[in-house]
Amino acid sequence: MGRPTIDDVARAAGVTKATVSHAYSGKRPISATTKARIFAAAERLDWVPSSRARALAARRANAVGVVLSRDPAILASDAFFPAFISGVESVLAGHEIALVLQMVTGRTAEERAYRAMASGRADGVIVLDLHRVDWRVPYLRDLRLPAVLLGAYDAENPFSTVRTDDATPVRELVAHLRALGHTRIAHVSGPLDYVHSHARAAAYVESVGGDELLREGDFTAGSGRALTAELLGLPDRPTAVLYANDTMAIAGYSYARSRGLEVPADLAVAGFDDDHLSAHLSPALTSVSSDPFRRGKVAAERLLADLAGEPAESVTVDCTVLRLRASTAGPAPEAHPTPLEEELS
Amino acid sequence: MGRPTIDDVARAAGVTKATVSHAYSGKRPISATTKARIFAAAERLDWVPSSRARALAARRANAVGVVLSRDPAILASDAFFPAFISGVESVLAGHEIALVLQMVTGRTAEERAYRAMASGRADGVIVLDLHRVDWRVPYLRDLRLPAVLLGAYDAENPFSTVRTDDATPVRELVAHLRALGHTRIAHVSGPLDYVHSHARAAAYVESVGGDELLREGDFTAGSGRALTAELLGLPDRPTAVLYANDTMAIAGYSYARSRGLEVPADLAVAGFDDDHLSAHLSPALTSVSSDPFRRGKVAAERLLADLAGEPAESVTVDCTVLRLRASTAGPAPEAHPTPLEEELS
DNA sequence: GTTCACGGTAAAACCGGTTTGATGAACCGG
DNA sequence: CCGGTTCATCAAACCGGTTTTACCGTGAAC
Repeated sequence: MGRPTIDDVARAAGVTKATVSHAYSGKRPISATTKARIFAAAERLDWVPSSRARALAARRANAVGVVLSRDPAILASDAFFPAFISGVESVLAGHEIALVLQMVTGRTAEERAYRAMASGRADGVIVLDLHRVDWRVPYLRDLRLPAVLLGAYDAENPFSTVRTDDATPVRELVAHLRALGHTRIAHVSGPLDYVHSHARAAAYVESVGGDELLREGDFTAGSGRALTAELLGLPDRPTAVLYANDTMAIAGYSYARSRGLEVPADLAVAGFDDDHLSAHLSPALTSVSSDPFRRGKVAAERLLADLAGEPAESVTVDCTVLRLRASTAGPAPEAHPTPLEEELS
Repeated sequence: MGRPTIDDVARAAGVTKATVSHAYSGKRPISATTKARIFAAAERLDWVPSSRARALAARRANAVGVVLSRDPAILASDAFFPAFISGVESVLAGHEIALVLQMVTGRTAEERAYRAMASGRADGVIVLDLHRVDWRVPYLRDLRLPAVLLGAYDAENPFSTVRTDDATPVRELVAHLRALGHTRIAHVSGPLDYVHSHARAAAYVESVGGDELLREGDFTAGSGRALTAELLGLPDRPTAVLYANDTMAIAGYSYARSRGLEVPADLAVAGFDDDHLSAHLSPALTSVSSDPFRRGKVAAERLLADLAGEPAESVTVDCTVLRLRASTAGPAPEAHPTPLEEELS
């Protein structure tokens, strides 16, 4: 009737199910002839062991989880996520481990999702979009759910972390713009309670020596546009803007253009994360590629190591590459042109 | 020590575990007072039922699967997937159902992945990137694994399908270009053994009345570029090109520009799938938005309906919207300019 | 005043594997 | 030739729930 079970195989091979189990797991020696009989029977019956039963008995799901609390709309326009997941899967695939994904909105739903993971859906999780003070860290500790954190988490915690140096590329970008003659360099950041946004913003502030031209965005095109408008409306407007992602950068430079500014002649623009289309825009967008695929790989490897019993460890992935393109080419504008002729828009 | 089990709760409430189970499932009436005692005990012990045990006993994983056989590199530069998954999750989240993702390369790995799903990881799967003759359809039938197919599958099959009308937007695009005066309209398709690529290409061939200017690409920027080069090298080159996705379209129009052509003045360009950056390119790219979020939603709802025992059904999602933008604006070029001055590149 | 239906709970079987303890046969040194 | 290993296998317990069966007490029906 239904799918064959281990008992069917055992019966067909003339042994008990314990022997079948051992033949596959190798945890007890089984004679070659018996093994052959068992494998033949399994083959003939087309037996696939029930992953449900296996998970219960072995107390392990053979799956790792990712809980995403992003707004679906933002996720859909994000270059990071699919590449990151690809990297994770590239590691898991070789171990017959599956990826369990849950997308939630709201703290309650997120807690529920993590409890579900801890209740046996997954053996461990990868935590993205870490906040500077993140409730999930103590929460996961209390759940005793193995986890790998993506991004530096300073406070005491028992988890492995996968860090990336976000500061260096920002410093390099600022240096690059300075070399071109820019003195008024602005930054439109992501939400500053994210560790990565904060790290980038901090490196920016340190590089330019102040936060006068720092504006906090939220990674959406809308905020990129609005904050660009605000910056360009300043009496002494910036001649260059660094955005925390490409979506905001593109929204920003579209807006600047709509007000009659040329990129990069009147305004230099740089993004972050190097969306796959950014190189094809015109002018092509300077950005920082951060190899999310590789970070996904490293995070998955680290989690598997944790699950194998190795002690937690913090690894740093050196994966950011500055992609200098046309949007920051050429010398800085001479002086700051008179405030925009807004009536011309 | 470990997490509390249903037995611990039962003991604390002074009942048997069967009663606890029934109190939650409601499959047997339990008096209000007993229920209250059970819930209080569960709360106090912080009991979360083991999803592993539940899956085994109830013969259902409370999860649905998606197996992706795309090359990770392609996936990472694809606008469709994250939005589609968001749509799927938006439905699953409300039912406490998880999404199990497996990315594989190669038929063997893909079969293994589906067998894993069938062995209890998932209660059903959503099948993407359907081929015109797809081995997965009979394979899944043999596995008796509930599935929803995304895209029209003509051959006899027992599954629900979620269709989209790909032909109409193509016809509209061709009509639009014709109205602008274009007579030489080319199409760079996706692999023609995919049902959706084929449907688009077929609609194109029907509209323009021939396949002289049809070229088969593979959705990558590289193929977009190469096939554009080929088309522009023709003695009587096209004045407009329809691409099967935005990535190829952008690669194509970058290439055309590098050869000194203006878009849209010398070459009109249209994409497909409406990447979130396409509207921000300059000129903005005409494309066909196909609302992958909504298709994900519908596919998930359909699968849940199948799992609930409803008979398989084929639903059509009407979700394509033509986004006419600058890349196809203006009249067609007068005549076909002399073959490109290749020496100028 | 028995009979019957039914609400409420206990007891036990079951889901399909893994793991552990026991057993018998072969092997081995003294 | 005997006690002690080692090897191969069986039998049973176990993982933590769900589901089925059985049983008891009570109020309604006859």
